[in-house]
Amino acid sequence: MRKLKLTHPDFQDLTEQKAAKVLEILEATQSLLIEEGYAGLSMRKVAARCNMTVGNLTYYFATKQDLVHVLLDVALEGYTDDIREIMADSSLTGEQQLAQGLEFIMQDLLTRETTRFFPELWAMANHDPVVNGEVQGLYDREQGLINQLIAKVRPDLGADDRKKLALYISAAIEGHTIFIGHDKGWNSKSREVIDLAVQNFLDLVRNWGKSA
Amino acid sequence: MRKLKLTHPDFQDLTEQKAAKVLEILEATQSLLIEEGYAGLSMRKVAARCNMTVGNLTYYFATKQDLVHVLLDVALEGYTDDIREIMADSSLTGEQQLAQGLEFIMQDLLTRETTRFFPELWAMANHDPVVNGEVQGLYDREQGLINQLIAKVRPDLGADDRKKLALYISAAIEGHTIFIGHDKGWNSKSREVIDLAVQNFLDLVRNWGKSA
DNA sequence: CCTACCGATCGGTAGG
DNA sequence: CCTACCGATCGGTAGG
Repeated sequence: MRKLKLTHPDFQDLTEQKAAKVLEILEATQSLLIEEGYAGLSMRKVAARCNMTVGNLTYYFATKQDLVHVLLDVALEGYTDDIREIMADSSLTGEQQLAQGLEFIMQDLLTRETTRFFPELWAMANHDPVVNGEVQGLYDREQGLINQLIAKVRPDLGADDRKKLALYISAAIEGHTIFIGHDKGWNSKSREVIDLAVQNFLDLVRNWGKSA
Repeated sequence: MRKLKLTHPDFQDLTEQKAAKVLEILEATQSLLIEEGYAGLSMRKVAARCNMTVGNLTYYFATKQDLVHVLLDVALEGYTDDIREIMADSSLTGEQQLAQGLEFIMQDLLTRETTRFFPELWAMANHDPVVNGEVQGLYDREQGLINQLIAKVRPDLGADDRKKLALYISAAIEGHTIFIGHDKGWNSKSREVIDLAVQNFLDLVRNWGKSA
């Protein structure tokens, strides 16, 4: 996961001071979410981490929900930007771009931040429609990128086939978070499993719809 | 997910009345976890659902942590029992057993209960070592079953290869929870995606380590 | 941006 | 001494 950046138009009107404070609050919120989970997240803990009073924090973010929604908006937008950069290396073939992009996503889920942040999002999405929409938006963008690269490797495939393949690959990758992620039991095998997974994804894309 | 059953030896000494009460408490806890998530789970809500006082609830389970740990112990043990039954149909070939077992696990994650319960577990596992151990135990058992069926289809493979394949398949399956699960955006495509996934798993197991 | 609060609810325990 | 509970309340914290 990259550092948070306030690129969204909503934040362009803020004074520099206020934008810095907003960023500090969002970073504190994200690290609390990573360390203690949503169940352990409170306005008071965020305020304390920023050396603020609760009253002051609510001046920036009226409710706990607002704070979380804005954090996800900022964090998840940046997340696909990273993938987009990796996948856009024009010195590589389409197949290499696909392999490198999928490898990047899998490497990222080994980090402590991602291993802890994303399961929290998945759980929150089941109980908060706004979070659900933000998470779904993230994966729509991720699958859109994978879809484009599949089209380069397999220009013969229709849109439906590409969408299905991108969905499968995206789901298969994300599932590894809970197995080979940071502090997980199978983390020591991450190198081998990532190789197996990426190889499998490439074979699948290359051979989909062709008779063996 | 199956209904909860108190088969564990710890519960064999209880009177019938007390065992029924324990089961009622565990069921209430599970449905609250599914409906509101761990952040919305409280001893008071569990007690209210069982028409009990909080004082009485703590007679059965001293702390909220105890309650959650016992619930997971009971629920997750039953979960692999179901998979074991499906995979043990002796009228089928090894390949058919594998296909049917994987299909069963994927169909199960379309249900509201599983779609909501498991992401909650994954998030809790990141913040509670006991939960982490229980979740890891579940997937060890699941991958053990998949491993056995891989061995039937590919008796030539070594233990390491089988383990790696079982881990990949298990991770790829679980990842679909957040995409094609109940109330998720891609749920309408679940039939096609499950077919693609199971087909991919079978191809992978059949062809692993063989030159194309 | 702070002080001083609110209604309610939290997990857990008291004596009987 | 054990079981299965009760009404009431503990010290603190929740979002606002």
